[in-house]
Amino acid sequence: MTRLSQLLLPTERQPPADAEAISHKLMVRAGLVRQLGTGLWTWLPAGWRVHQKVVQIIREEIDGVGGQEMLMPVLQPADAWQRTGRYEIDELFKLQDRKGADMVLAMTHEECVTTHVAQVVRSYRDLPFSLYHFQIKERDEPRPRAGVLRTREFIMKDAYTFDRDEAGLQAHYDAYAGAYDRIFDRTGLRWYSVESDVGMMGGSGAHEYMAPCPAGENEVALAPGYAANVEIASAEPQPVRLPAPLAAPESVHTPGATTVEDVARLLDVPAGGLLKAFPVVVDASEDARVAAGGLVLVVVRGDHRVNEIKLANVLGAPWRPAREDEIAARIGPAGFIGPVGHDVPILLDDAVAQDGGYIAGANETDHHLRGVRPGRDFAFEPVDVRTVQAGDTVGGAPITIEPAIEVGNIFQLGTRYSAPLGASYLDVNGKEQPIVMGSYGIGPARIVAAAVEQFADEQGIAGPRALAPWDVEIVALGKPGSDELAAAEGLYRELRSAGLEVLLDDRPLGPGSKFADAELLGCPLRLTVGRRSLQEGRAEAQLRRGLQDVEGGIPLDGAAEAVAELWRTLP
RNA sequence: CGGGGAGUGGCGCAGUCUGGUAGCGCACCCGGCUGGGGGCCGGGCGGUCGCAGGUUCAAAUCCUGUCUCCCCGACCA
Repeated sequence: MTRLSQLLLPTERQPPADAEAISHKLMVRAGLVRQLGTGLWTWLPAGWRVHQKVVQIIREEIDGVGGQEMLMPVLQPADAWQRTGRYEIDELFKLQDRKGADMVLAMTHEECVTTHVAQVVRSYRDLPFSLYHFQIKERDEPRPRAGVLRTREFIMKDAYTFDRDEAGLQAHYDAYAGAYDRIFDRTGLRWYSVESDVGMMGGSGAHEYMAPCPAGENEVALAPGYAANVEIASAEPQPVRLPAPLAAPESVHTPGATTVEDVARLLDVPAGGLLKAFPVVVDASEDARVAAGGLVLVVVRGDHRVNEIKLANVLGAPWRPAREDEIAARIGPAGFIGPVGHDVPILLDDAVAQDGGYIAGANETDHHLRGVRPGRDFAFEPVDVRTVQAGDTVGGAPITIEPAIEVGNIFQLGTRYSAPLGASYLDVNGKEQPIVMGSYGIGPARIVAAAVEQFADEQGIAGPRALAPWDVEIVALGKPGSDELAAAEGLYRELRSAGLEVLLDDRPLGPGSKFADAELLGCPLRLTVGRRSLQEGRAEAQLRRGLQDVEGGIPLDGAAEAVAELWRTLP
């Protein structure tokens, strides 16, 4: 249905009162989506067209690297989830069928696809291959937000690769990375890929594809040739002017000064001249540094923050902040603790200079030590556990940090799922081997929202042509039955038969309303058929991006060729 | 889960403090005018005031409970 008079396109003059994000406001105002409940969204006809455009781009490129499209169910038996340990995840929707059997609503499809592959694959001759589908994911998110950006139910393209070994996985991973590059280029989005945390899923490598925009939930550290999620980013710290260490640490009276800011002000030193002590309790770990588990003192520069994900990766085990009584028993009074004079293992962040004289807690109420030198005054293991800051450098260039939406990820799973679910094969020697897997996700809805965020202007959506609901919107001016309307109808038919996707605004409204709606919806090319140019046998043309008028418009005679020509120049 | 805010026609809001039988703009319907940037005139339709209970002669308004939604944080395999 591409006559506006008959299309369900409920545009709104005002955004929903509770909307904050640009994409939330505009996608609702433009009539693309409607909310049903928290994190639950309906795609209206125009919005669904956009979503499907993204889906088709993805499909073509994944097919291009040998992915085989299929479809797996959302409602699944709980069994496989119990075996992989993911049944315990809070975000997983759990339910029972009428017989009382435990079921789940899938949040991804590793369990399902691996179960099938385990049944089907016998020999190394059956490998490698890759499978994918577009399917709804259900996640009981603690906090859905920003319209379609973070929802409880959404469609994901999730692909899975199955290989004999790490080398095969790497080849698949590289092929998918190439497909992803082409996908995101084709969408017209501004994007980049970053190294990302492999998280509790383990595995050997992961990248996230990020679309920078103000509503993004992730922070990305960027420098020339460098892009990483702040969760795992590393960089050279900004230098701090430090006094030389004293011959021996010297106690100073610092009454009531329990924070870095207090101490820095009191002693008139920069915050970076302090050592910040962060005591944590670690589960038993394979890491030799904390083999026994228990209390560990993490020490970073006073102006830095401990990065909890980097710390977890260093520790190789779950951890929690230590309680005050645990701290008091082994180190000293909370607020005045430091690395000197106790036997708690110390992890010292690399940003701490080892030749400086630092201020550190004295492990005594109302006292700090001055002139502390790492290595001499306390033993430590060097680690990289701080969160990078804007202005730190990578290869000499300062980094910037910007918010971004994660629109896709690729992940080397290894045997995380094949092992517990028994997906194995017999190798050339007749020996049983676990299948090596990768997983690859893309959220089409996030791509749509990111495009709206990145390219919106005062009038509405101005996204890339690849993501427009229609290629061209024709605004027909004039009364019902007028020459203008008849000419617009003719233009509409001609462009359609030339293979263009065309929306015709044939509603009996004033021009202002039609122009406003057209700009809100954001078709990349708008043709206006009105009295002004009709007498010259032309239609006016305006490019949505930048609201640029096309000089002279286009001729009605030969319109299809003219539009096709124009189309090639659009962003 | 912690903190903050909000539920009154399709959308945006006022009314709540100080109880007295629901109002404004837009949208919508009818008629007319208008026809290049959300136009004008006239006439209309539409609301269990989130829900439940309580106080009262009387509740959108006061009290209790509950549900829903939004924002910040925690979380995010």
